[in-house]
Formats: sequence, structure tokens, C-alpha cells
Amino acid sequence: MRNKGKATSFDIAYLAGVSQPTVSRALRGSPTVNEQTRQRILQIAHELNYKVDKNASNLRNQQSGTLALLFFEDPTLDDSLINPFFLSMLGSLTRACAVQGYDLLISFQQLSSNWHVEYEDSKKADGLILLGYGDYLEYVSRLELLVEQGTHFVRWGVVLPGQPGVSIGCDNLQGGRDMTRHLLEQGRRNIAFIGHASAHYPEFLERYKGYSQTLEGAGCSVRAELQIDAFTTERSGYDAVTELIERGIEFDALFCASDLIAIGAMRALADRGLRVPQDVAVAGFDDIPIASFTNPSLTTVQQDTKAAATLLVESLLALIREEPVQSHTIPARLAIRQSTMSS
Amino acid sequence: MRNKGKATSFDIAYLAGVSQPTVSRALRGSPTVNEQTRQRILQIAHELNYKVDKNASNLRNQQSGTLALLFFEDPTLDDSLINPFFLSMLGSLTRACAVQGYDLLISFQQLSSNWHVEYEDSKKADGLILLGYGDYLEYVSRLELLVEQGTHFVRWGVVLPGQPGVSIGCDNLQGGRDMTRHLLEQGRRNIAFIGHASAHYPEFLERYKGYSQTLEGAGCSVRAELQIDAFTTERSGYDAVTELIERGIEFDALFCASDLIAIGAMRALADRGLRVPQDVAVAGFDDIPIASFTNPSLTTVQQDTKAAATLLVESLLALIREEPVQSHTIPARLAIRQSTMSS
DNA sequence: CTGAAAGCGCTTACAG
DNA sequence: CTGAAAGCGCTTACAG
Repeated sequence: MRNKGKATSFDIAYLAGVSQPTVSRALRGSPTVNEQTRQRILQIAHELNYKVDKNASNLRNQQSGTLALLFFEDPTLDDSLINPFFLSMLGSLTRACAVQGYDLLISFQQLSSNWHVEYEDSKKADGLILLGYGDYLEYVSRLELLVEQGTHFVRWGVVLPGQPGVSIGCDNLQGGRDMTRHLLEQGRRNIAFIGHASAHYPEFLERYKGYSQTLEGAGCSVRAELQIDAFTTERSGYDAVTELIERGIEFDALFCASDLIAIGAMRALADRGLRVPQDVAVAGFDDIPIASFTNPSLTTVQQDTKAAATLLVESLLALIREEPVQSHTIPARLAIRQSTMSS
Repeated sequence: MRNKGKATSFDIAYLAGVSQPTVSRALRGSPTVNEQTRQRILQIAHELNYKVDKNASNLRNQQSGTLALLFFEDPTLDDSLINPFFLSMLGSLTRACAVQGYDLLISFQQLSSNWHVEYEDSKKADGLILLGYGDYLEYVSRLELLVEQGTHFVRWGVVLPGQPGVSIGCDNLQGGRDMTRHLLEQGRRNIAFIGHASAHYPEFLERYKGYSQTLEGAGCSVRAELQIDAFTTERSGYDAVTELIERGIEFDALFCASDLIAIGAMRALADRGLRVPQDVAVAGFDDIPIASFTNPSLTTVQQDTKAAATLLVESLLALIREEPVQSHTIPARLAIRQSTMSS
């Protein structure tokens, strides 16, 4: 059924009785080709099941029609576990690329590795989408390098002034404010913040700032002992809340910097016999799919991955076209569920 | 910082005072290159931040170093929702490809579209990994076409005798048996099967067969009214169980053909005031991440996506090397949680 | 409207 | 151990 080698434009040219460049023109829809000739060529191409060799056309055009998604995982994480939020993002990104006619190459990166250039320089991708990172302060120097090298890239993450490159992130500050206000409205007064609040984790820091500002605005003091470090795993959330309890600090609500932390937090509470939401209200951030299925279901902050993905891809394509591109913040929205509702 | 065009092997050759082919050899580790010369070339390549142009080397080598993951979605599904099981699979596949030094291109396909050839024929990928499908009977004719065309592909899904191409699947039959036995051991006697049981959905059918065989083996009759059609969404599970209840059929356990169905089933039970597991035991299949977090946590059948992904990638690479490859079934394992435990 | 020519950046026989 | 040559399959000025 299939010939030895696959059909090339020369085969078609031969069968159509025209030159190979004419085949190329006809296939690419050049208006200069005679309509009859084009039809004949199209017909033959179809019969031969011909497909343009992308390696050849990319080589010639000096581009790839592909975007690379570089996925940075914290090496401390369990090998088999991927942050579910990133997984949602991946689904949205794939669709957004397809809409634009681009392929998406995906790659899991170790933070330590020398990832910055590979893809674009080797012409496997026209640009990079960066998702996730460990420590922002280390990461940002890599971004500077990328900018310096003229690599086309966009990243998902907090938007900060003076930041190298283009970032698309959600409004973490607003999300932090809204959630804190919600907890106050539920009558909670001793709200702990579970998550790192340092420049190393700027998304968390923004969420923390939203929390602090809202507390202050409501006349509540921001107490340092109510903030416990945690990074975004269940285990870390569990440990942080256990520590909070063991220190004997009183609290009636936990604002967790991520859903994964919140899930660990809920386990820790359950293990100590504390009820959610009666004894302690628990809120998360991200709205990962699991959040609707925890017991009780988890109040959280929704990030619109579909909008984010569209914006990421469109920004990257604009960058590739050498158009000016701005960083962007998309709104965050509360998803209120049972875990924070005082009945 | 960066020169106009990126460095090519000619630039390196010029600087190293050798010919371009020698650069190519040195870079590819040919043993015929003088060690000193090689060192010099490597050094210069590094300074220029040189990367081999993949389009050029792929064109020359007639291969791509890339595998394509074609992801078929049932068009009836919500646009933003991806089956979480496939998402886990995706994570595992990405890693398995990386281990083998291949890139993974991912693509969401509409079932209707003309997907079968594109990737390999256009030299964007050396082979295809197929994940998901709607109706098996339609799908299988596509597989035949792929085989006929000599396309290199493997698929995740049930392994059936006489099936075209190579499939890697879990032991659905055994999983169905084990789960049914578990439910019987918990003292359940009226076990309903929620999910399609037809050749259109052969994974479900195998699970159903395991269920039937085990019931019969235990001297229980298999009653047709205890099987309700459902495909793998929460909504479908909800509807099926609602129907079961409305028909007034008695049951004390639900064996759901997938976790998504089980989650919908649990909602339907809750809406009718039925308690899990006291009134009704509920079991699923897949062990998606959410399964541990439902209330109560969901007993299910685990499919080892890591093993599956490794096998899929290795089989595909063997196929590409024109080695003989067999379909394979990997074991399924029970994950017993609260939803089926009679206390 | 169409063809002859050049060239994208590699890799690999073939000579030496 | 190294170079000159050919060629992978396309696209696009340039001529006509």
C-alpha cells in the first residue's frame, strides 16, 4: 500500500507534468498558480497521501511551528506526582496552541539542568512557555539570561515590576484579599496563613500581602505566629498545621496558600479531632479538580487556566513576531464551598 | 549578545580551522576525530552557544527524535474537562519519553478528524501513541488503516485477540473480578454494574465480564436489570444511578466502570439520602487522584500508569526500529478505601 | 503563470 | 585523521 519512501513534491511534479516548485506553490495556495493545474496537483497529492516534510520546510523557513512547554518541577516532589493545577494548565495550553495551529512539545525539566536554550536554539521550537519553578530568586536570574539571549518566552507566574521577560499571572493579591474578607465575613477572627511568605515564593507572598492588608483594613492585627511556612504539597501542609497546633496557637480559620496545602491541613485537623468548618474554616488557592471532592468541599480561589493559556500562547506568538508584549494579570475568583461556611 | 543568525557548524569550522564535516563528526562523538581537534571544536561550540539545528539533522537523518501523543476526546465531553486518568498517563508518558531521549508532541484530536497520518508522514514524529477514543468499533477501523499504511503506533487500551496493531492495556477482566470478589466479601449481594457493557466500550465490557464471572462463580445470578449504561463522566454516573433508584431496583453495592462514574454515583446516592458505605458500597476503576479525596474515599482499581507509559514508549521505539512487538497486559490492583468497607 | 537555480544546515559515504 | 561532494525535501527570489 505504501511505497518505499514517502511521496515527495518531485513525485507529484512528475505525475502532474509540472516542475517541483509549481507543486510547492500550488500546495501552499499561491495565487499565481493556474486553477486547473492546482486542482490536478491537489488531486495527485491526495492520491499519494502526500504530506509536506516539516523538517524540510522548517529548515527552509527557519522556524518550527512548534512551541515548547518547559515544566519545572521541584525536585523535592514525589516523582509520580504532578501538581494538579499545572495539569489543568497543560490541558488548556494544548488547546490554545491547537487553535493557533502550533504544536506543543512538552518537557519536564529538572531545575538544576541547563534548560534555558536548548529548544529554541536547536530550532525545535519557536518559543518557550515556562511553567513552575522552585525558588523564584534563583529562577529570575535564568530569566535574565533568556532575555539577554533573545529567546522568545513567556511564563506563568506572578507579575512583578521590573521583572525580566513577559509573565502572565493571576491577581494573587486580590485573591488573597477576597478570601480573607470572606473568612472575616464568616465571623473568623484568628485566621492563620499557611504557606511561605517570602520573596522566594512571590505568588504566596502576594497572597499573604492580600491577607495582611485585609486584616489590617478590618482593624485586626497581623500576628506573626499565625503564619507558618509551607510549600505546595499535602505533606507540607500537614506538617505546618501540626506545628501550629502543637505550639498551642489559637486559630479558627486557615487560609492555605494552595489547595494541596489545604488538603494536607484538613488531614492534620481531622487527625487532631478538629472539625471543618465548625471548629476551623479552611480555604485554599488554585481550585484544582480535587477541591470539589474533599470532605468537606474546599473553598478556594479560582484561576482561569483557559484564559491564562490563551493569553500565554498569544503573547508568545506576538513575541515571536517581534511585536511588543506586556505582562498581564488575570482576575482571581472565589469559589466558595463548604469548608468555610459557618452554618 | 547574540549574533544575527545563530552559529552554524560552518562558523565553528572557520574558527577551529577545520572543515565543517569535521565539526559535525567531533560533535557527534565520532572516534575518528583527533582528540585535540575535538576538544578545540567542543570549546568553540560551547563559546558560541552552538546547538545542532534539529530541522537540518532530522531532514538529513530522515527521522525526528519525537513521538506524538494523540489524545482523543469524546466530543460529548465538556470542553475544559480532561479525564484525570489520561492526565496521569500524560505525566508518566512525558517522563518515559525523556528517559529515552525523545521529545513528546501532544495533540488533542477530534474523533471526527482525519488524524491517522499527519504526524508521521509529515516527519514531525517517528511514531504515535494513541490515548482514548469514543466508540471502539469505529476506532478499530482507523487502526486497521494505520497498520495498512505502515504507521508506527501503539495505543493504550484493552488487549483483544486479532486486534490491529500493538496495544498496552491493564487487565480489566482481572480488575473486574477482584473488585467483585471484594464486594462479595464485604457481604454485598445485590451488586449493580454501572457502565456500558458492549463491544463499543471493550474496557468496560471486560470489567463487566469479570463482574459476571465472579458472581456466577459465587453462585449469585447475574441480573440484567442490575447493569445500567453509563460512559465515563460524572454526569453519566449520576444519571445512571438515579435511573436505577427510580426503577425501584434493590441494590447494596455499585461497581462503577470508572472513578468518574463512581463520583457521580455517590452524588446521586447522597441526593437520595443513601449513605456510603452503610447503605450502598461504591467502587470505581482507574484510581484517579480525586479517588482518595472523595467522601468517603473511593475504593477503586489501580492502573499503573508509570509501568504503562514505559511499556508504551519502549514498544513504540521497538516498532520504529522494526523489531517485532507484542501487545501487553499489565496487572490491575485493588485500592481499598472507605467507600466499600462495611464496618 | 511557470521553470531553473540557490540554499536552509546538517550527515555520511568516498577519497586520500 | 580529514576534506570535497552529494543530498535530505522544501521555498522563494529571479527570469521569462
